[in-house]
Amino acid sequence: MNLNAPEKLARQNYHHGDLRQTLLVSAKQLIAEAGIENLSLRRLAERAGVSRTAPYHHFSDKNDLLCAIAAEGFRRRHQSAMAGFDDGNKTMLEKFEDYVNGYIQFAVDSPEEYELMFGRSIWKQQNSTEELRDVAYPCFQHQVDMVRTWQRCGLIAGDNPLRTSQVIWGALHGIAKLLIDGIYTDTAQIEEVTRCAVDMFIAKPLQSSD
Amino acid sequence: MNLNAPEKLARQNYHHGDLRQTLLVSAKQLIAEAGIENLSLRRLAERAGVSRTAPYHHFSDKNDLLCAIAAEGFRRRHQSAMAGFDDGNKTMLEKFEDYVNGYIQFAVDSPEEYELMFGRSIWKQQNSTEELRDVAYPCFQHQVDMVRTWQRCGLIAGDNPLRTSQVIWGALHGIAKLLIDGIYTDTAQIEEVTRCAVDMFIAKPLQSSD
DNA sequence: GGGGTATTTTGACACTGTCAAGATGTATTG
DNA sequence: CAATACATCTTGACAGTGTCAAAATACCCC
Repeated sequence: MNLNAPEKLARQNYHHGDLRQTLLVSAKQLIAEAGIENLSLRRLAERAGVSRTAPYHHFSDKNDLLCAIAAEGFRRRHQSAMAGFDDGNKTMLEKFEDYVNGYIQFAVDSPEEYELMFGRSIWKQQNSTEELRDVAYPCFQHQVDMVRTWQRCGLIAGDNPLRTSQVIWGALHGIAKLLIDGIYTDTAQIEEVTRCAVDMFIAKPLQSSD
Repeated sequence: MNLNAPEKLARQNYHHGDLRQTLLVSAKQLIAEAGIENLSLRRLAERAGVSRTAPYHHFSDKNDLLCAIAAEGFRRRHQSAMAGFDDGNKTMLEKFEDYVNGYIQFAVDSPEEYELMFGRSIWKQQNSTEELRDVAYPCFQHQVDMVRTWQRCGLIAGDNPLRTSQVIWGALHGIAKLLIDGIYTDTAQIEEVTRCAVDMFIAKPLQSSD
């Protein structure tokens, strides 16, 4: 069998060849297709061409695998949010608008991944991995930092960045969840809702009675 | 056996005696104790003293049972929200504050019931029963009606009750979910968050630069 | 009392996550 | 190069789960 393959391909280390990565990719795919609650480790293993218990040598748990996927999502999300905020060509208002739109858009585009990252399956009880927390908390904190900036420049009212960002994040999270869980049924009007949210949160210029 | 019982007790109709109601009560109890995802029909049947498949003659599905419980919750919630809003002794601001506080308090007091009523397990896909929708939609609609009133009397800005109530409900829903899912960890400061939310949503009196 | 129906049970099937033990391949060391 | 250590994978098993089919039971009405 060992005809003239250079080294059995670079990414094939052991028996299967970086099974861990394959599992992560397949899992994300399966979740996107059928939802978190329909992900089974057995079907995942089958799709990867290994036996039912093979994944347990790369993830201690089903929960462990889910946390790893979520952590990946947080890294992507955090980077994207930072890039959007550090763009020097945008006004503060534009940054805020982009943040709101980007947040909702991310949830709508990847509903299952969003549900995984911010849903109860991971966070309730003590299910969150240390690795996950190490990636997620800075992502949460960044939201507070942005709100602080927006408050200091007068775009958003109030002087308590933590509380204010909890409310704003809550609003975005709630709208996202009501959308992707199917309670807000007409997804066609997402734009209108986000615009309304932006309007309600930015500080109104005082005394303009027309 | 038929000593002097009047009619075998009023609520004992058939073999078990209103098994349906017993199942609903036990299920709510089990859910409150261990969460929705830990409710199993088999343990539920066992606790009721019947065999595994007995519940299937009263609920077509596990989903059907969950919807019935949620519907009950919506009836209670709707009634309570209406009573709070129709209280003539309260100002509009007080009504709004009470609505916000009541909403969050309900979620914190009965996190599992809240998750069931507003969570994905029921609403995603086509899982919601017709009975559930018939009870839930008026409850949603009532929120829009309240917001319309608050906008007309100037308490809340804007003139689009639907969009505005979507944002406000979104905020409450998001805060509630972040709390009960364990992302907002310090539940001690719930009051501060809700007060901050109220402050952000009520229309500011223009021109008060002190 | 007898027939029809509502209710419950037993048995079974296809799933699930996860553990224990053994087999197999890879790496490292003597 | 050989042997040992280790990572990896597999087979077998256990206790769960939701749900269907068919048989058994209890109740109600005629």
